[in-house]
Amino acid sequence: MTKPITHRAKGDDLREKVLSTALELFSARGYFNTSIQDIRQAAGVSTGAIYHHFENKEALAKALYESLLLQMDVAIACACQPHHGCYAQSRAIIEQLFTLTEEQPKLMQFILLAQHREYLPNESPICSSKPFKAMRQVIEQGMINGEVRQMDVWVAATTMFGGALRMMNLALDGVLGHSLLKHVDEVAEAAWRGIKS
Amino acid sequence: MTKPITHRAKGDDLREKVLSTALELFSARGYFNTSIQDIRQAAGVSTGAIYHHFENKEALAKALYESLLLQMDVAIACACQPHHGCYAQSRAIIEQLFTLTEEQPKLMQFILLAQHREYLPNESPICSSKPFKAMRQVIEQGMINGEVRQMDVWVAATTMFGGALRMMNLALDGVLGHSLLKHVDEVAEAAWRGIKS
DNA sequence: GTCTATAAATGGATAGAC
DNA sequence: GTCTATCCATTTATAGAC
Repeated sequence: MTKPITHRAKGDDLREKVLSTALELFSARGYFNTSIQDIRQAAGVSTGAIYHHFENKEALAKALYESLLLQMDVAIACACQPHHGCYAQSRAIIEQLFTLTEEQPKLMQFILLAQHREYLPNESPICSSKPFKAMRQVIEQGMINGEVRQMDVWVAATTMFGGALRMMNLALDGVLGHSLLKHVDEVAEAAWRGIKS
Repeated sequence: MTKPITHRAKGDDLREKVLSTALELFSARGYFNTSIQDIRQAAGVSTGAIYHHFENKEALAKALYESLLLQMDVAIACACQPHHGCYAQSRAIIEQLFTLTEEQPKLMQFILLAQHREYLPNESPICSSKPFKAMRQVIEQGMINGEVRQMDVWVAATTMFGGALRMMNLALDGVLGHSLLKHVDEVAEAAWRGIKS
């Protein structure tokens, strides 16, 4: 920490402003339909300021992506932590995912629906990211404990969370009239029937 | 039909060539990373020819999208047709989806993973398209027949097909080492446990 | 119906003042 | 650290010959 602690640097605020504006625009129109100009205007900053904080447009997207993935990872870890057993943890994850989808749809839109590989060519696929790994590990542990019957781990994990993720897609696409959160138990229980021993 | 029947018009061949090249490039790099130049070169045709057959780049993508959706719709209808009962039909759909994913990954990449709304702003979300409607109808019918227990229809449909679709995502992202088709029965049976009465 | 050449616009990124 | 002005490359789309 070489920065002065006395007061929040102006630069950090601007950086955050740019990131939140970028999320707004990327999730609404997509990465390629959003120009630096658009971000500049919407954030009320200058081109130079953006390029001072980010090497280029791709680096901006990468910073945003990583920040949101981390946010999602923390949210899932926190949701899991107070619960024990595969079902309780899986249900808690689904509830947390549904909550995030309703409360921060732009975050989930960007994380779930965007095709990051098209503009972050070196990024590994989202299913290899930490939050998704955490979800698989819950199922793996359940299989070791005998709560989940013996089956292919990938199949077990997609069975448990695939339906929930599809429901989130529907909600984000606006085809689901009612609230996602109403369905947490129905979704979690139906999926659990598929894999419990 | 005002065209002469005697021989296949040259124009149709070129049109098909452009469409198949576009699918190749769109699925590999994405719509926005593919220029008309790229298509022109890869297809070995001229700019003028492309614009003779398609009003603009968006119209090209729309034609491709609709053609592939139709292809998928026909494939699903054919897979369903010889079977009776909700489970048999659902399993047949999953088998057909897995087969398509393995045999025509570019088609499925473009249909499933691309964010069409970013470049086809007037298109309705993919979950409202015919093939996805057909999948939901199979489940709806199963609920009427009593094969599927009473529950929210959206939840039932996503429970039945959500896991399979996630597995396809994994396969398309290249994180699934082995063959998708090996898992048809395991995936279908696990999902079925979730919704059967 | 297909070609080449080119127009017109946009967008990412830089330079240099303050 | 932030601003304005501008460069340069790329891209969509058109014009007009064949």
